[in-house]
This record gives sequence, structure tokens and C-alpha cells, in this order.
Amino acid sequence: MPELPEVETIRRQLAPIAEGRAIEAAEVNDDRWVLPHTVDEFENLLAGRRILKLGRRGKYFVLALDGGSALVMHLRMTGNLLFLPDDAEPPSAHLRGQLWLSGDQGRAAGSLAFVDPRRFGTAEVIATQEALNEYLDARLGPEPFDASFDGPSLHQHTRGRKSPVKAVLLDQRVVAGVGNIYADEALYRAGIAPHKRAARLTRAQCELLAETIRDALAAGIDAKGASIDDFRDAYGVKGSFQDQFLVHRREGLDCPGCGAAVVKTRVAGRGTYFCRACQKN
DNA sequence: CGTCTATCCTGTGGGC
DNA sequence: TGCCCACAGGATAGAC
Repeated sequence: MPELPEVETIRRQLAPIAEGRAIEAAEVNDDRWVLPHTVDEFENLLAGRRILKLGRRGKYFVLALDGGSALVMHLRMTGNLLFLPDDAEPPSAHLRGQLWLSGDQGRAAGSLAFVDPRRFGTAEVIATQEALNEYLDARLGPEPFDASFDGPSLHQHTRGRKSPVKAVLLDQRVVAGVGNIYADEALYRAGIAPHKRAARLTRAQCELLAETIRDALAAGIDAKGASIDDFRDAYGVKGSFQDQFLVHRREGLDCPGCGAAVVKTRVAGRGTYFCRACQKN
């Protein structure tokens, strides 16, 4: 599941490839990908536009375009964004759309290819900077590595919440970019049970949890993301963070802290992995 | 408003 | 071996 570290991995690889280049043409293979746009509308909005910046906000790619519009893309469950040089073999299946980039000094012609077996991924053009801010601010809280995300801000969101703490971490308006993998890993690192009621977290626990969220995300970025099944980076290469999971997807295996078997449960409707002994708080 | 559930979708894998 | 069905889950709409 692409979360912040996976999206950031791709962004870092694609930014030097795409920034400053014009989109020669956009080609949509699957009309679901660009809803609520029509295919024609989407292709017309992008044709000839220059990519000024390839940024990220939470799990969204944000491509700032000349003329003031922006292309916002989300990989959801199984999406991938690849750079496909013109002489490379295009993927045989699940190709939802391509942004064709002409070659320039030192950079080969090719396309940004959106590949997505399960078809949940999205691409949307937002007309203005103001509309973009409105779009993102309605959906996303602070970036985890911004100073505005800290113990007190997390604690504020836990107040009065009966939901399990994991559900709060998965709420993108609390902190942007955490998904199922990194929620499990951050809670383990903080010694907090995923099903603990959010309102019962102490200020100190929120402080610690804010830190372990950043630690887990940073470790994921360092490992170029986690490839459980579908995730590949912009060159089609797997990340390695799945080899460093402490509890996620490790049902029955030894907890790295105490050696007890990692347990799988269901919290907030999601498969959840934790250690009963090390996450009692 | 907070919380929970269904929905979208398709490849995978467990069970028989 | 092959078939069927449950399952995986990010974001969002809708129910309560």
C-alpha cells in the first residue's frame, strides 16, 4: 500500500526527470482514472502544460503546472507511477494513463505511466492555486515532518475520541500520509496498543507517538518504501522496508523486542499487527 | 459532529 | 488440478 514513504520515494526519483519539461500529450486508457473529468477534458487540460514542480502532500502527488493549474494524483491501493523511456517496453496490463514528455538537453523522451491493477487510483486537474489549497486542506492535516505536527497537535485530536488510536492515525486530517503499515509500526515503536481508546492517551504518549510516527516514516523513506506486493519505485524496482517491519505482516513471528509471537487482529476495519507484551500501554 | 459500515476493484490464496 | 469465494484496503458517502 503506497503511503507517504512510497509516494516520497517516487517523487524524489521523478522530480529531476519531470520538472521543467512540457507534457506533450496526456493519454487516458481508463476513464475511471480521471473521474470526475471526462477523458477529453483531462487530456485537453494537460496538453502543452509545463511541469514546474513535482511535489507531494500526504499521499498525493502534486504537479504544479504553468498557467497556475495543478495535477493531483493518488495511488490508493495498488497504483504505481513509473518513468517509461520511449524505447522501454510498456507494461502489458493495468496501464491507466500516460503523460508524454518530450526529450530535452540530456533527458530522454518518455512518459510518466500510471499503472494500477485495482483501479482505485485517481488523477485530477485543479484549476487554480486557491482551489488546490482548498482541495488539500479539506482532506489533509499537517505533514508529519512539519513543525505543526507534534505531541500537542496529536493530543488535540485524541481528546474525546472513543475510537481506537489506530483509527485516529489513519485519519489523514490528523496527520497526512500515515496508512496501515506505518500506523502499526509507529504504535509498536511507541509501545501503545492499536486498539487503545484515543482519549486515554497521555500527553507524554502523544509526544512519543508523534516522534515514532516520524521515525517509522523516515525509516520507510530510507529503505525506498515497502513492497508487500504491488509497490515499485519509479524505475519498477522494489523497496526494502518490508524486510525491516517490526510487527506489520509478521503474524506468529517473533516480536523483535521480547520474542513473543506477533498477533494479528482487526482494528478500525484494518488488519492490525502488534505485540501483546510490548504494547500494553 | 463522531462513529461505523458499505462501496469501489481485481489479483491472490485458502479451502475443498 | 481446478474452481470458488473470501480477503486485502485508502478514501469517501451515507446511515445512525
